[in-house]
Amino acid sequence: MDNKTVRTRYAPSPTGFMHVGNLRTALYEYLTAKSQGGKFVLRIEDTDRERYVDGAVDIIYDTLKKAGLKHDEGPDIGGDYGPYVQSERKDMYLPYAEQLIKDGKAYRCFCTKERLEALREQPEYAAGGYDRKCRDLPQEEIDRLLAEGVPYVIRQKMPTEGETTFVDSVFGTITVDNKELQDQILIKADGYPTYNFANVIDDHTMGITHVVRGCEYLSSTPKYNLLYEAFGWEIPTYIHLPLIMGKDEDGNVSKLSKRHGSTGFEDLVKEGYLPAAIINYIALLGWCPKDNQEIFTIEELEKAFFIEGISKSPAIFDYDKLAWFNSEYIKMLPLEEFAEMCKPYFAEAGCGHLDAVKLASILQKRVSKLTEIPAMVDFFAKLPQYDKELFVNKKSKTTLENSPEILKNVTNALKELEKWDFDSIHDCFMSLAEKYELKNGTVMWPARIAVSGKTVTPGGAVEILDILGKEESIKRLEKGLEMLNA
RNA sequence: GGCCCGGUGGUCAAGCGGUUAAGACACCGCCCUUUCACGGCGGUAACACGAGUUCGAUUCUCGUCCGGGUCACCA
Repeated sequence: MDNKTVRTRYAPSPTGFMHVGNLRTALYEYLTAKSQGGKFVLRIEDTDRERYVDGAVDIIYDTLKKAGLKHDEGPDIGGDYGPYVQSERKDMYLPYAEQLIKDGKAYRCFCTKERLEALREQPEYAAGGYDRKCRDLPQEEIDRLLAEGVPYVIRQKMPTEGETTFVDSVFGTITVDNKELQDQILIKADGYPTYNFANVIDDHTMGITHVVRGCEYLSSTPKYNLLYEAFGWEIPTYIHLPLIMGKDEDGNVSKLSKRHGSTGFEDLVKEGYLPAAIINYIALLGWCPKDNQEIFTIEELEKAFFIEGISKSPAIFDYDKLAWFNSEYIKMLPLEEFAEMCKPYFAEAGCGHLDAVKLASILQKRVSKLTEIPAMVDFFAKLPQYDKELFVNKKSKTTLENSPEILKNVTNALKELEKWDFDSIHDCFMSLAEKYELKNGTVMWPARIAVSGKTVTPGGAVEILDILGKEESIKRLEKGLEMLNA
């Protein structure tokens, strides 16, 4: 039926911060387009010059790139519907608004901000709203005010009766009483369009077919539609997304914000989450595939995505689940790549001199966030102070009585080793266990404690000894022995 | 407050009139094991409430309650 190319757009404001909610919207916009062979457009909405942050646009490009959301058109790559930066389109909007005035669908409003604020005093307008004072100003009054140069805004004339109905792909049919609709401002006193107005004009002139956005826009959608209708334009397909919520310590739920933890894409990356894991997680936050698959590459998402799978209820952002995705992605990484990723964290822990690949290999199955790494490997850099009680372990059958003997034998045997690598060290321990008829754990435990000073370590005694090197290992083993004999 | 939307385990969620109400995270237990982790196996835990409609409601309708969103010369 409708075989027009699907076009979606991501229209962020360059505020320097990419909230995961926004990212998720971008993702779904991308997927809506790509799952139907469409185009994904990037448009920068920078009409609010007060909030403009230098370099923010680069953050947007960078985030999209890291997230794997490649746009087909945008300020940086061009396209047939440019310009893609709103400030460069600012002259486009006023003529449309004036057309509406001509058609009797909009009007100039000369009310001052002060008057509007005073209006709030009245209970009827306490929660906002405008009394439409200028809606039916006589023409001569308008001419006089214009001649005097009184600043004005342009407002849309909303119908005062009847109702407006629209269909949302996620929420279904929604009807709103027209009485609820305000005469919204289209053009501000400074000549710039409001967000809502610019949005409609841009979406239409850029050929956007599917508007994907957070459901905080659900209640303003009728206003958008009235605008489309006023111009006689085709209304796009709406896809409103459920909100992402956060939960605080008291169990209170609200829109995800800083007080719930990191909410910016960059913050999460800094915290040690992989971009692919973040994307995978948020893809599933509000959407469910037909077959319950959980791990998705972006290409797989493009194939699997379908609009009916989007859920209506808000979702709470769960850092635990994100961490699980992250650990899955870490485990899938080629070891060398993971080792490269670890290097800054190794350096932070003072382990820069050690074999990064070996270190990484013992961490890969144990790390869920990259930032956990320093605390996991710090003992390699410096043997921590520890209590000799650590040598006691019931399961390994080690006590303060048998540990000195075992440790002495282990140390002596290791000293004799000519080749210092995993296999040699491993065999050495094994033959010792056999010789003295002890469980493997009984010979391993004291050694691991002595070289690490910790009951819990990534990797076992053999791995740690191997990474530490012979000299340092023997030094630590002897120190442990000394402590036990003291 | 008006309007709009939502309500399946702690969390994400399948379900679309008849099911032992999936699965994943988290949690607990067992196995594996050189500590931890990984892996394997198992377990605890849910249809907000009340009326209808129906032979039968988690599924449909209404009400209540709870939660969220929105009412800017911000985007």
